Order: sequence, then C-alpha cells, then structure tokens
Amino acid sequence: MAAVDRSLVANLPMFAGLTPTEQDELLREARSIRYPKGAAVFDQGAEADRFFLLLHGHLRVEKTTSQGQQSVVRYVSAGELFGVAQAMNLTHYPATAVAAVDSIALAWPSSSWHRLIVKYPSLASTALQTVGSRLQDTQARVMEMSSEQVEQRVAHALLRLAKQAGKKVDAGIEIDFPISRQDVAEMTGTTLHTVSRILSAWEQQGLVEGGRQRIVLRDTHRLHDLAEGEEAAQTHKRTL
Amino acid sequence: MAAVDRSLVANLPMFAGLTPTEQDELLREARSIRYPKGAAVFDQGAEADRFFLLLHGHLRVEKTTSQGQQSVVRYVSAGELFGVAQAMNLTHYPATAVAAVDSIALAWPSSSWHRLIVKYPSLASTALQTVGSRLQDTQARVMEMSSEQVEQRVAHALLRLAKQAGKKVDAGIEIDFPISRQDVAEMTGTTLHTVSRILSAWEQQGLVEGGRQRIVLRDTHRLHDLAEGEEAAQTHKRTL
DNA sequence: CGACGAAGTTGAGCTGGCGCAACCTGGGCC
DNA sequence: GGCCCAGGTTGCGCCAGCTCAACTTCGTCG
Repeated sequence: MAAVDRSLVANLPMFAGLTPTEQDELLREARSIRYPKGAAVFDQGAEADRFFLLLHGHLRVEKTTSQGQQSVVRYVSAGELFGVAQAMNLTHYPATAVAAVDSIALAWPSSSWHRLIVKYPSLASTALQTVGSRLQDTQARVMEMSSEQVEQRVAHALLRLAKQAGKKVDAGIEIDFPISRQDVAEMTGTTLHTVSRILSAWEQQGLVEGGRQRIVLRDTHRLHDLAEGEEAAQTHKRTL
Repeated sequence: MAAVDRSLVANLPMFAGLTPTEQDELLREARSIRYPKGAAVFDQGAEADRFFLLLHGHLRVEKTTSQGQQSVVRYVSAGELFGVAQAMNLTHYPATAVAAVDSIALAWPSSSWHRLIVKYPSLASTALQTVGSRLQDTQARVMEMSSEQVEQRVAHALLRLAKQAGKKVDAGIEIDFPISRQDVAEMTGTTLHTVSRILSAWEQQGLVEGGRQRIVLRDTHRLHDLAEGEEAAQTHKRTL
C-alpha cells in the first residue's frame, strides 16, 4: 500500500491547522482504499470500526427503516469526512454508504479516534463542523418536508446537488454522478412517478435536461424561484 | 451572582471526565441566568455570542423559514448543552429557543469555546455527542416524514416527548411542560386540526388523555404499535 | 362576575400526489 | 444483431389530510 502524499490532502478542512509533520503522522495511520462503483464502504448496522475521508469520487448514503422503507440521506463528495459514528458515540453505522462512482477513501481505525483528538484538537473541531453542517442540512430538509409542495422540494434537492456536485457543461450544470429518478424521490420523500412527471414538465419548459441516470440544470435561476414557491408557469398553465 | 455549586452539575455528561478542580474552573467562567416561561434565550439570526447548559426547565427550539413557516425543531431538557452554534462554526443562531416553563441555564461566552476545548478535550467529545445525537434524531424525523402517515408521526412524536420529558402520573405518563396541538403539529409537519382530530380519536379509545396544553399517555404500548404502523382499531373501526 | 381571547373541536369539500398499471426506450451482453 | 431488462414515462382513479369555517370551552384579568 503506497503512502498518500501530503500535498494531496494538505488543504482539506481536516488537515487545516496541522503542521506538515502532523499531517504526515496522521496519514501514516490511514489506509487508502478503492471502492468500485456500486461497492459499499460500510453497511447500516455494521460495527463502526473505521472512519473515513473521501479522496475521490462520490458516495450515496442511504438508510432503511425497520419497515423496509429506504431513503437517501445525503451524498458525500471528495474532501469530506464521513463514517464518524464512533465520534458521536455510536457503536454501529446508522446508514449504508455506497460508491456512486469509482471512489477512493482514506480509512482510520475508530479505536484511534480518541487518541487522535487529544493529540490534534483541531480534528475535533473539524468533526464538529462536519456534523454540525449535516445537522443544518437535515433540519433544512425537515422544514422543507413540513411546509413545501413536492415540486419545491425537488427543486431544492436538485439545486443542492448541483451546488455540491455540479459540473459545468455547455448545456448548463450537470450532476456529476449517475442519479436515478428513484434516488431523487428518496431524497425528497416522494415517488419516482411524481419525480418523473415533474422532470418531464420541467424539460418541456427548458428548465432541465434529463436522461438515463442523468440530470442537467439549464436554468438554475428559474429553479430557484420554483424552490422558493414561485407558482408561475406550470404543467397545466401555459404562460405564453 | 451566586456561584453554582459543583455538586449540582458534576454528573452531567458535560462535566464527566473532569476533575473537581476543573469542574470548578469551568463553572467559574459561566453565568447562571433565569428565564421565565415564554422568555427567549436567544433568537434565530442573532449573533451566537454564548453557549448554554440547561440546569432546570424545558426549552422549545423553533425555526422560521424565510416564507414565515414556523416549526418546532426540538425540546431541550435539563442537563443538555445547547446553543453551541459557535462550535459548528456558525456565527448566528439558526433557531430560536424559548422557555416552555420557568428555566435556568448556565451561559458561557462563545469566544471561550476554542480555548476551553483545547484545555478540556472531553468537552469537544461531549459536544460532538450532543450534536451527533441531534443529527440522529433529525434524520429519524426525515425518514418518518418521508414514509409514514400523519397518525404514525404523531404517535412517534408523543412517545419521543414522553421519553425525554415524561413525568409518571397515576393516569399514565404526562408530558412535563405545556404543549399545544399547534406545537405537536409543528413537530410533525401537519396542521393543528389534524392533530386535534387524531388526539380526540385516541382519547375515545383511552390511549391518551388531553386537556389544554396538556397530554397524558395512557397506553404507550398501544401507541408504540400505532407508531410502527399497526393499522388496527381506528376512529371508524370499533374493535370490541 | 362578566367578557374577552387563546386553545381546542368538529364539519364539509377539495385536491395534490400516491398507487396501480401499462407501456416505452436505450444500453449492455451473449 | 437481437434480446433482455433496468430505468423511465404516462394515464387514471382515489383518498389522506389540508383548507375554510363555525362553534365551544376554559382561564384570566379588569
């Protein structure tokens, strides 16, 4: 296993505030692991024996209820810390993480977590910020789900995805990994049928461009309006 | 301002793992503040200049969207750390905290946060666990909202409240602070009308006992079944 | 003690979006 | 090149729960 070069990670939040020597020490304790598309990094309910830093790729984090209902919790992008269950005092992973594209992650044993944060207090801060921003996102989602219509929620979800993993392309902004209608449905608490109808309608109006496991946002401004509750030009209302 | 005695707080999670001397040091930096029922501890959007530990009482944490939609994020009980916005790198409070009953909290200046976690690493761990468990709760709520019917969600919400702030009373378990139908509606993403109908139906069946700003759970077992999706004996179905 | 307002109840009608079902399409694999 | 099937689309009917609205109950304050 080749050592990971410090220069690849030095400017990630997790390594900020550490000296190069410390960075090297931290890296020396980690293993770098490849996950081909579709592979699980860890499974919901499994013992949380490692925590990770995603170096390359995208992961889909999903959670299944005891009743079998599945839903997409979030997507992880390169540079993010994840699987820090241990830090929150959980002994088992609360969700499953699957590689949405071929991905590479650094893994540390959970058992070293405590020792590491004592040695590098900035690590605790980073983790706190990571978890805190997830909490913010999740709370935003709760608010959306309690007060918004499905269409607004889908608009919000797409905009969030674009911001987090958008790739500029000549037609607009493309979500940088394969994502199905079903995935979007599971992010917004609706059905793939409804998502499909909404995307079709939007495609008619030139707001997005669809495709198999592919979504391109063509008019983010307009989508933002929809997300904020602008009723205007919809399926049944021909505004021309 | 009288100093808070160490014995009052020594066995709270926040103070676990600290020596008595350290506990005293930490306490010496805090102010103790009384909040009469209805008073705001902090307001959404205000500068996050302090973080708190609730010593006594209950707080309702609520959040309002830009569109004016309000919703109840959670209730804080005695012993919990809250208002740790600064620790998550937020400069402003993301929600409003209001005393649901007369309450007392310890307050530290946010500016000392960084110094404190370097000095007492266990503080960072505690905060991480606090935030982590909130994240778990919030994610559970998202899952509920995407897959459950309103009735199940209300059942879940009441059970959670009872677990967190239930007071044993001869008729069953009473939620230990005034809570309106509107509050429950805002916790579950529905309307007070629907909550009222559901509670009325449950009262018929002897599952709960209502009242002005008051809810007593009489049959938690049955409620648990309902929460898990047991269809059985409902409003229209007389199962006797 | 009367009366005003906040909290709760209940009825009636309407509709967003879900469930079901049939169908289309394109990409990969033999 | 043809087949297979996962992913996507679309029509239709229905109902949970929202909206609107009228009314009741209770607590409190002058």
